[in-house]
Amino acid sequence: MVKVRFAPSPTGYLHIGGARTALFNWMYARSQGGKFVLRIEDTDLERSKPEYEKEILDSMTWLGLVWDEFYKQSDRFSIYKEHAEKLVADGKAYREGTAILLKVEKARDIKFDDQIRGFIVFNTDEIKDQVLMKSDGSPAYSFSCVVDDALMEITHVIRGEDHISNTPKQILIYEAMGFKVPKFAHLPLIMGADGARLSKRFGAVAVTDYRGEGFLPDALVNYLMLLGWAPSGTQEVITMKSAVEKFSIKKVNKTAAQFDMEKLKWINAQYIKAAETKVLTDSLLPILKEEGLLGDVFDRTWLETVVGLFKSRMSTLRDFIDRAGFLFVNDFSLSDEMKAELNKINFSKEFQVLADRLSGAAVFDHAATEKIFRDLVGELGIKSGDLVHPVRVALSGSNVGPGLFETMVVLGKERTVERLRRAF
RNA sequence: GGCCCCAUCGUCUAGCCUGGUCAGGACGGAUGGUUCUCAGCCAUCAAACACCGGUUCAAAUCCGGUUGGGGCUACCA
Repeated sequence: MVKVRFAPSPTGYLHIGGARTALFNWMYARSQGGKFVLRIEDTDLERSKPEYEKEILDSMTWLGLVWDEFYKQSDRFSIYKEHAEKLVADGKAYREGTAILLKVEKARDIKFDDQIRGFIVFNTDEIKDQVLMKSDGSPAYSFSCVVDDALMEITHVIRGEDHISNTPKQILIYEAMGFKVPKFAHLPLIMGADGARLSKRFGAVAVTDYRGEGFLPDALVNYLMLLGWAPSGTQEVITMKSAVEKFSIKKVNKTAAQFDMEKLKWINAQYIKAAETKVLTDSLLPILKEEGLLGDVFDRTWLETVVGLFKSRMSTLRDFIDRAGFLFVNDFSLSDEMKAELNKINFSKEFQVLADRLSGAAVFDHAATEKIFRDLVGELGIKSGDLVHPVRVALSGSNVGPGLFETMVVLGKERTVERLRRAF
């Protein structure tokens, strides 16, 4: 039975690269009917923090990467110690002070068949004796990793390319302990737009950053799986179920991929557009409340109409705040830029007439507002567009947005009339 | 420096294993259509096999080298 693991260190937030590694492990496990283990590698007592661990677990859950088994290395120190002692007793390792080091035999080729890259060979002349247990009694990374992978019966170690050179060292440990060596697969790294390594300088690297920006978990996962792998066919927006069916570790490519924010946004927009308005509204609620745009009491039907209006106009949830915000505030005012836009032609008089007529409307729906508007435009002998644009600016504070009459209806008669009267 | 990995449009990639299709798709870009603007939607276009050599009737595809990029080189994980 296939068993894989994702083994993050709680020394920072779960970042995009880690999430992609976790995702590929998860997809491989699911595609093979195997198990997915989450193991927290918190052997560095100095740098490991409980809040980071929580953050990682939350991010994994948010992404939908549920695990079948969970371990923490800090709970297992006695196991590592015991195995290290045994290696000393077997003459495979030796003490140096309070530390324990593995003896590495020279002039030997260590070869392994990487599931993604093919055979890779290292010579042990490049490898010095490996620290197994550090002087402070904690295990070194490679040692705890190997002991756990062996004891947890991990069959496939799928991890980042940055671990390739750790692999021969770890194979040496497997051999010394008489454990079966698992299969290895090294994923290409994810780079920033400048081709350099993804770092805090790049901008958002933590999964939580993307969550906060208003990316949908399914969209982020969909984008991440496209970095280094392509589903057969030309369909890139793909469900997790379908991706798992199509996934093959052998089809993962070897080249590092640059993270492309534009494409992520596009995919996110696809998911937003495809989402049911009801569901999308639910996702928007926390942000709206957090921004103070919505109280505990609100008109759900009205909100859903608004969401429907902006659905095709946003690529992140946060875009909704920027574009539709004018519908949620009453102390509305125009930016200097928009005031200037409005003053290009002075429609002060026309605005008042329009306001008066709209305020006298018996019903305030799309048809009614449009008729009033078009009648006025006809009387004035101008093109409708000439008046549409300034009115949109006056109502929304922006020269772009949904159709004018849709906007009027959701704004409501009162606020529409009021904003028209105060515009100049 | 040493060791290791990698190389197709600006970006993500298909094709490479099992040489022979105008090198396909997507993002982004450009143009046109729809519309009161924007978004969306529809249509069209531009855009790549890093370089050199070898094998072969034939190379993006196989082999070697060069160049370029990346990783590792910790009692950090």
